[in-house]
Amino acid sequence: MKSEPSAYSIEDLQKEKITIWDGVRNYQARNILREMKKGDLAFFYHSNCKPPAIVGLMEVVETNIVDPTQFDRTSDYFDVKSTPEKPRWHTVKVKFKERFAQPLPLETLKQKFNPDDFLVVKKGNRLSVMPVKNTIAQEIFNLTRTF
DNA sequence: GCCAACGTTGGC
DNA sequence: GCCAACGTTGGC
Repeated sequence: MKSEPSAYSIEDLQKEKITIWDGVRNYQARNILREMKKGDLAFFYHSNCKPPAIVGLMEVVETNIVDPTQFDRTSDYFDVKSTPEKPRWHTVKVKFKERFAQPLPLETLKQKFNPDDFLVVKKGNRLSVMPVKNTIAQEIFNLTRTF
């Protein structure tokens, strides 16, 4: 799950402990959020920064949450076409698990993984939420340990 | 349903 | 700041 650290960082989550992952306004990403199960683990990825990197780990603690920002006129994520009866945007609540002592930069991920196996390293992929294969996740854990 | 124009993301 | 690669919008 990506976030620009200037907007919301792993440090913010570490302080806050739990947050609603709001503001996702892309249908494909939303669909992935909708499929998430309680107890699922998720990597926190810092995007649009130097260097872009996987910086930590989170756990999904609540699913199928109606993103409240879609009804908030003062929010950047306000959606005029969304109604409480028919909300367009759902998301999850995540809990801080771990902040990696050594973040895994995108450059390293590109060296280690094939774009066909891991969407993060695929050129042009702008999805802010994407699935990670179990085998890839395991290798990422190994990398954070050996770094 | 097509597609041009426009907006956004995000690495570099 | 640039720009490739998307996604979305809206006229037709």
